[in-house]
Amino acid sequence: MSNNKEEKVDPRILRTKRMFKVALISLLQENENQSKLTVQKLADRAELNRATFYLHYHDIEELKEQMVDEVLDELNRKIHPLFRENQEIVTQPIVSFLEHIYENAVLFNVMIENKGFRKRLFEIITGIVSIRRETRKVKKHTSQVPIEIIASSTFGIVTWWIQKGMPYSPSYLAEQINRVYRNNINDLPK
Amino acid sequence: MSNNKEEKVDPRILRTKRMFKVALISLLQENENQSKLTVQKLADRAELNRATFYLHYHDIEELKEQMVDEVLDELNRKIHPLFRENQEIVTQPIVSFLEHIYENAVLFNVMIENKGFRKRLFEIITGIVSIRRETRKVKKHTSQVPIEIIASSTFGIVTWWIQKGMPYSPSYLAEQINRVYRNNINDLPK
DNA sequence: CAATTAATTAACAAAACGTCAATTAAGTAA
DNA sequence: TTACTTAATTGACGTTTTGTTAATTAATTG
Repeated sequence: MSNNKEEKVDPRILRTKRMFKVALISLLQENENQSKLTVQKLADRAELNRATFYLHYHDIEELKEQMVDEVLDELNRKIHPLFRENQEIVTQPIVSFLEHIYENAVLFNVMIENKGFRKRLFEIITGIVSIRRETRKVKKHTSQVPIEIIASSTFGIVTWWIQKGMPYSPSYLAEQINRVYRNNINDLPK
Repeated sequence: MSNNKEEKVDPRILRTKRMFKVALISLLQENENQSKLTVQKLADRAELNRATFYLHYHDIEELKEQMVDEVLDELNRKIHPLFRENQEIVTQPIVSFLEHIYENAVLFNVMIENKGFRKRLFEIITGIVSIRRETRKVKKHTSQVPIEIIASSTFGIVTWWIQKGMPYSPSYLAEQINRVYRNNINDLPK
């Protein structure tokens, strides 16, 4: 899918794309009225020419899409290995998930406003929740509540946490999330 | 705050504003690329002159803000009376809340993508959740989980439900939401 | 060094913005 | 009905943004 270390990309391209990404985050942080965000402002902030932007992206939407993919691909890369190992410690994937977000607070805080980003983040959370549920199902009971209800409510909590500036530590938040669903599991360890 | 039946508004103004609102909903339903939504397209859809738009709104953002206020003011008007009466039936406010959304499915489905709309909807849900919690607190215990965790997870479920096209009935969804939090209440009636 | 490719510059037409004055149309009150 | 008031339309305006191009300058690589 992506560049796997082989085919070398011109360092000028990498630099330019990095500059535009940083510039976009910078502008989004200033609640820049979203609809008043122009390619010219972006180029100014990136200290690059406006025409250079069009050499790499068709429009700002495309830049955003690429950023969404990069940010969430990296998140996936970090948490996927945790699904195979340590299956007895069911809280580990969600804690690692929250820790990664915590370490990239600014990035996630601006990206969470993006519709496509939220859609993919929801899918990732659904994956974590369903793995956890399966693990527990083997142990004993299955929950009465549909998986989408659990996933969407977890998504709501995580989104709130990101938007509020992450007022709780990842482990504390994971604990709260577990506490909410404790009854439906019937056999939560600890 | 708003026009309380007295000072008459010119019917042409009411018609024009209604036309623009209907046109906006129509365009948003076609997931018109949001950033490619122009005043010209809006005026075309409303079958009104572009200059007429600027007679009533400064930009499209302002039109959206007014719609958010109208839609949620009406929702508030419907559920607020329920807080005082029938305090023993704690599930009534959330059911009425969901029913109102259900009856305005298209409207809420397009509005839920709006940031300001989500922010105000979250506040409304927080109100419902805290009233319910207080009512139950009197009866017996208080929950261990912070109110914002409950509110944000409920918000996540409701948002998912709206975006998915409301696959469950309001009463069934309310039941599921109650089931999720049943453990933390310790004495949920049924 | 020479060849290749990226970034800059300046320019262009097309579209969208925001505003305005003059005109037409619709609502209101005598 | 008529006269008054106000809303909507029309056409126009300069400005900004968009998306693209050709020519030039600058950086990377072998």
